[in-house]
Amino acid sequence: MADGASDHTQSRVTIRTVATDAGVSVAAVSKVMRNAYGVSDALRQKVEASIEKLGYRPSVAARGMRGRTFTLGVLLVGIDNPFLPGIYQGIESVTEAAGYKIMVCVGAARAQTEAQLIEQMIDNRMDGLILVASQIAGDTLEHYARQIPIVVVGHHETSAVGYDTINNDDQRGAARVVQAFVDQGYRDIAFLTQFEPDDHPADVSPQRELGYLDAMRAAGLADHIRILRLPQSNAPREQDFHQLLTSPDRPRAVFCWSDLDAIPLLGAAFRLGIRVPQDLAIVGYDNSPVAALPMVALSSVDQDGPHLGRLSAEALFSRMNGRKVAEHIQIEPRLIKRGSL
Amino acid sequence: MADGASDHTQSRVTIRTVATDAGVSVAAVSKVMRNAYGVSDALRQKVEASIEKLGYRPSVAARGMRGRTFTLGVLLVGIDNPFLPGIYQGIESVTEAAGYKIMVCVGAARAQTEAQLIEQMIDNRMDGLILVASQIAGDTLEHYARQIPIVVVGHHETSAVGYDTINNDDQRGAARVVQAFVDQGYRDIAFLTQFEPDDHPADVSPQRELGYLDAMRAAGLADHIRILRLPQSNAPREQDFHQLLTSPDRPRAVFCWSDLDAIPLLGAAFRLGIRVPQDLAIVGYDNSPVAALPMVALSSVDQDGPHLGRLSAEALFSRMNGRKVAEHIQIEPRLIKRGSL
DNA sequence: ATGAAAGCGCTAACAC
DNA sequence: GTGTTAGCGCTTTCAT
Repeated sequence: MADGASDHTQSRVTIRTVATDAGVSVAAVSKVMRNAYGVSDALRQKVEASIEKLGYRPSVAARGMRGRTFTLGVLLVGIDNPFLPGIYQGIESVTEAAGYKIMVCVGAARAQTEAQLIEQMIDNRMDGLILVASQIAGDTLEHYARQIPIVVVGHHETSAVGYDTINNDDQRGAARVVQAFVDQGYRDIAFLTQFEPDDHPADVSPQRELGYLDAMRAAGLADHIRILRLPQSNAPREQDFHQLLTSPDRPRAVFCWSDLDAIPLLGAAFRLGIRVPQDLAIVGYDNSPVAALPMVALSSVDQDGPHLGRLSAEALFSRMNGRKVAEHIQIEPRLIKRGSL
Repeated sequence: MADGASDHTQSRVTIRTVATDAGVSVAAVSKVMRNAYGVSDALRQKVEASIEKLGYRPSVAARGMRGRTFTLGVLLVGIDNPFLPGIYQGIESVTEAAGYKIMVCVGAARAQTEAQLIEQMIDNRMDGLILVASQIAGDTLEHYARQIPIVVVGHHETSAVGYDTINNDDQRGAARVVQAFVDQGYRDIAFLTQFEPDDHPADVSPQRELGYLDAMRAAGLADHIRILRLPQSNAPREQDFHQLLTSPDRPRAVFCWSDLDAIPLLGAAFRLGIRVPQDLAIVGYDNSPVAALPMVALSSVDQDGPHLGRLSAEALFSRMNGRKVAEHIQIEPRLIKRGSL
């Protein structure tokens, strides 16, 4: 497949073309472009005029072979996760101001695929990487972090030494939810997830689970602890929810690890005529736009994605600037109360 | 900002390392990697063993300087558009099978930003580009198409000669909606959009507008034609919707150019206690996952994103293989009826 | 069938 | 302050 036989032979304007046109050396052009030290105004003007005239753009690929590409790589877990747009926007706001470009790779929440994508970004000579909600194990990340500056968002590897982590405090967020339930008089509060804490202890869901467990115990509700663990899947799980909601020991309140499951659960309840919150209270996590729709009105924990994004981009820059000691930042989540609780 | 002072000096395994290890020439390794003609089995085995042993990965950047990068660029309008995940998945399913990688750039639905991103992908030496719902004008695209193979999805430049376009038949989709309304006895059917057909005639919304107009006329409802044109914006427009819904001449039925506006409109109606469809019927476009939620139940036109994605990737490959004549494919949209109509 | 060598477009030492 | 030049890691003739 794909022999590349096409003739996209429009001869490219290179640094040499510019140098010739401006009547200067290649090095001079390079220096002007990088704002390097030691260029006279006269020379700079000539070069800039030629660049403008010829519509010259440096080849990122060629740049990557010697110096920097001024391009950052962002790895996203998937493309349809409500958690991502805010983060991306936050990242972009600071990278754009710094004159850096972003290239995105879309993972599939599978560690091996994600590792390949990281390698791909390294092979593309990105200057640094931001991994959002990656599932890759900590030691694998340490390995890559020796090759390229890395910041991780949405993954709690707090003992990481080679890269930074930026998170909302998922345990605290979970505790807030439990507290809110308790304040309303609920006792029969279940936690719904699709992750095994033993498999990926650093993932957000196990962290929220931990926060849930602690908060339940602290509230004297240890006897009411109940984890609903669904099989991990991206497919719609109407079956699972239907079964859960029609079971005789249906919980009175459910805290879902993410809106990703909370919203379909709410849908299933709606379909079954189960009133929310009179018959069943539900709280999610991520405060996705759908949660705010009046006919959904799902209470949910807000992570402030744009803030996380900005922090991670800033951390990456400071790391690229030479910081060696790892930073592990947590910000405060906020529970947004709506009709479902 | 960012001096790159860090010492990510882990000396990379290059093609030379492999050649030395395997006791062969650099050229030999290169040939093995590209499955080029003229390598003995013995040599191939030695090289492959060394590659495996050393964990060698070719540098995409370096490759890009002479040959191909085996990387395709995908430009997405935004990151929170329900239209995109399906398309992306479709693209990926065929590119992955062909051994190509994908890098994504996220635009902001502004022509200039998008042009910059296209240039960035060219500068990164992608082998080909798929532009999804880009707003760039046709002649600008022709310009870029001379530099790199391009396929456009979600933009109707049917007279384009240098690149391909893949779309669902937006006019037909709109006609289907009008027909469905008429079949139910509606006559007072408005079209809601936020685009000026004169500005971007090739965009999907003006196409849907056209389909709406034709279908209304064909149904003898020319007198009932009514275009609700909102100011273009990504911000939530509760104000606009509130005003529209409380106005004395509120339409009886609204066909929204996209679920992006249909869903918030539905939300505003819900908040105002306007019953759907008894007081107001609504149909959207794109059949986003939210539309399928039982408490939303928005009727919407489905484009079959995965199919569009597959077609566009296939078109790109065939173009990369040397096809010169442009292809303009349209597939049939399908109206999914739910409670809102 | 295999290897030597000439670039690809740039950056960064170093010389002038 | 400006130019020369040696690579960066590959691909690709062209000898052998």
